[in-house]
Amino acid sequence: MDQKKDDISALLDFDLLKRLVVGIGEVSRITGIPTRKIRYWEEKGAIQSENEQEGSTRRYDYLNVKKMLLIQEMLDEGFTLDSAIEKVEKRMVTLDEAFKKLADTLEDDK
DNA sequence: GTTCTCACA
DNA sequence: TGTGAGAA
Repeated sequence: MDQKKDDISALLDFDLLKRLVVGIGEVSRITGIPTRKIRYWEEKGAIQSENEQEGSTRRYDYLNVKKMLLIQEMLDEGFTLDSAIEKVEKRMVTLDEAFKKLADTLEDDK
């Protein structure tokens, strides 16, 4: 009976995932991308760190980590950094819109 | 450990 | 496009 409601809750839990953040060191260790390059990409607008008020250490959520891996692959395939950023950005928008529609669908027949 | 900037390839 | 090095 509350199954659909649970499904919606599962979708909304993405907000929790978005808050799963790690420092630049961890990202570097996990992805194999040098910290220097991560900052460089951020400077070029590929990713946006969530600087919490205290301290100045960058923090990246899993979406940004995903972006980095995606961009890294595209660069290996011969894309320029700018085109890679552009394509990744579109993918994020497309995915976001799709999930919103999916959530709306579940809301409608609740 | 993290940050930044300047310079260099 | 990406790195090295120094300094904070």
